[in-house]
Amino acid sequence: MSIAGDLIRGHTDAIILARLLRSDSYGYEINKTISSLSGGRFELKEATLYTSFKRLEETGCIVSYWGGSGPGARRRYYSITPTGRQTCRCLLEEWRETKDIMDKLLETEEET
Amino acid sequence: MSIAGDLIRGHTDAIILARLLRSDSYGYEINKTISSLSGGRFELKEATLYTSFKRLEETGCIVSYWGGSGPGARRRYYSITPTGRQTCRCLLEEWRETKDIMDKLLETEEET
DNA sequence: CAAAGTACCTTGACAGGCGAGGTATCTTAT
DNA sequence: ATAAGATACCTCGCCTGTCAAGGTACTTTG
Repeated sequence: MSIAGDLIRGHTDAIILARLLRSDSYGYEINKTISSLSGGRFELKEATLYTSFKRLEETGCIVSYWGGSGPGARRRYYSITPTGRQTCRCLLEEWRETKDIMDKLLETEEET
Repeated sequence: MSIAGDLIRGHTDAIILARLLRSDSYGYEINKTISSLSGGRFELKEATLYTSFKRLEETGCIVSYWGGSGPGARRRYYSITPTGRQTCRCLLEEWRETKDIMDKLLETEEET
């Protein structure tokens, strides 16, 4: 079973920043990575991905530059900025909070 | 810090069904319960709540009936149906999946 | 009687996700 | 040569869920 985008909605930016925190990368690759990390259960649609890039660039969380092409077409690489690191930290914390709250709200009673 | 609704987006129905799985309830009460269970960190807006009720009723997950008023205005109670129980089970499973995937995607590397 | 709490509901705007469509480059097989 | 397929980027417009704002109505309390 795969996961609908709406369940992830609002966390897209966090996912991308978390990826860029590890190393610079470009759209196509980030997409593949996400797909593979999730075991094929989740995949960011391209339109969503580029929307997010634009948003993150506008808010100064990432910067981009055209990089070596390798095999295939030219690539636009993205790099996380100090602002982006800060934002990422916040978003990760928010995710922890979200999890915590959701788990409490979804508790039915099968647990002790 | 409180959690924005957009981070929960897509899980609203699950939250409500999980509440109704415990016992019949009505809008106002469910809202209070959610707010208190989350320690005041999250609260469903009324408009969102009633939108969800409508959706769930249309899909046969819940049924409603006018119940005893108690103190205050008349109340519309909601009751979960067998379909709703089934749906709830699916949504809980989806939440577990979502958590699992998100945790993998957000991993930076500060862990061992 | 007025105010505050309980309780319900609708409308319209907004934002993010995404289907569909488009461009350009490079490799490989025919 | 050329066609196909992978790599790689981007935009437009629709859809759906959230929510601010506004409204109704009843009950209790000061």
